[in-house]
Amino acid sequence: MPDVKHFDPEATLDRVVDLFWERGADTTGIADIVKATGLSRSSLYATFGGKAQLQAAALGRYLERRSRPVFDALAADGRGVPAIAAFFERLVAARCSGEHARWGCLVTNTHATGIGGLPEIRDVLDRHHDALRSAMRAALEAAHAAGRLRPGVDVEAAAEALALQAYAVNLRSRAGAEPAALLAAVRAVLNGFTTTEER
Amino acid sequence: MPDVKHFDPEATLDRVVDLFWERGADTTGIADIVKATGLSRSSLYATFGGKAQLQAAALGRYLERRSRPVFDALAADGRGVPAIAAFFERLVAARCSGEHARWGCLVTNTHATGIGGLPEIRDVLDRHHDALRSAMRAALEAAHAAGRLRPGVDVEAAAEALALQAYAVNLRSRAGAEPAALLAAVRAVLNGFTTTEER
DNA sequence: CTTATCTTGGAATGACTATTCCAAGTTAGG
DNA sequence: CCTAACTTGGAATAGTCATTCCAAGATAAG
Repeated sequence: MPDVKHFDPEATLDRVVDLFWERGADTTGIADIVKATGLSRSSLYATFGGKAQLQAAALGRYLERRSRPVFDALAADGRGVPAIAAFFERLVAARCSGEHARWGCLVTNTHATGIGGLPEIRDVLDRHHDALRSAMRAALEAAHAAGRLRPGVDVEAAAEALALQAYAVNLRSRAGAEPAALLAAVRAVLNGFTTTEER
Repeated sequence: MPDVKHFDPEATLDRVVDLFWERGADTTGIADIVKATGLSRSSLYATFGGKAQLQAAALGRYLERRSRPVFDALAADGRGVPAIAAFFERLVAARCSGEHARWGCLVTNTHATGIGGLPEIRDVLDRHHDALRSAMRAALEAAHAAGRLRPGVDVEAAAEALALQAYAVNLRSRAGAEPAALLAAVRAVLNGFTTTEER
């Protein structure tokens, strides 16, 4: 008997992700969302419940659609060192040029901003960090299996360090950092963990 | 003939720094500042000019009073590797415990938030990065002079990498990161750059 | 003490904030 | 067709935002 939704909630969430990603959730008003999505306040509140829940939903969707696939690809890539290098090369390229240049990463940005919000937001931050660090650990273990890991390297600590480098790349790219400088820094860290059997 | 100010502008700015640092500039209203500093809107606007200029002034003061002294101490410390290790140990401690625990770094937070503001804000971000990276470079050169640098390490890239690690420590500490995990990551990066002649 | 010049408190402003509510419209099963 | 259950547009609300303005008070030089 009921009526059915006249719009696609997931497509709407994608547009909200873009708004929060580029401008930040705090500086984006409901009016901006209404204008960008084309639907009305009533439908927004009926579907998502309010701005706080909308922010949590958008952040979760960003993690699942933007971050998770890349992390999974890194974890599944058996090459080890080249996989990590490729991850960072694509990261720097995506952060400094193209459609989302200088937007940074929504999850990274939320660290500085959305900590005081819903507890679900902090949960997404934790899940993001676990996924990123686990992917780095898997890649480092593949590097170890290939004999490319320097003796004495703590895999867990190195995985955390590489994850931290990714956060910093996301952050500094927003301020206009040079891609070459970011890449050189990341390569230096990676070189410190590995032996140079390639090239 | 003129009247003189009935309050200390620098002390006021210190309180504003704390507000912006803990809660963020976007989520802090003029009313909050009035309440925290005790002075009136009129005096605020007459002295600082508005919220945007107030944010730029607070950010600049944070850089000069909080960041710069630590960077200068690192650059002047001739010990090399131990100086870098001590810098990060104190950083992690300050970010995870004590008076400003879990506040992160105002400059780091501003990367994710205040890029769209006054151009002076971006200037402070650049000055901060230059000062941090230069201090790291000086410390790495001291390490090189002491024979502690692994052969083939690019000092400039390593300095950038250590600066990036500091940003990430600041960021992740806001989300409740474990001090031990942050320290282990930083030590792993530093170990990758250096030889273990100590202890 | 007078006076010019600044500071200060408080009220007032208008534009925006998120959120709620309701009547009108739309859908699909009976 | 009819009706129950939902969606939707738009108006309305109460609060907060940064900012401005003005009269009253304070200060120090002459």
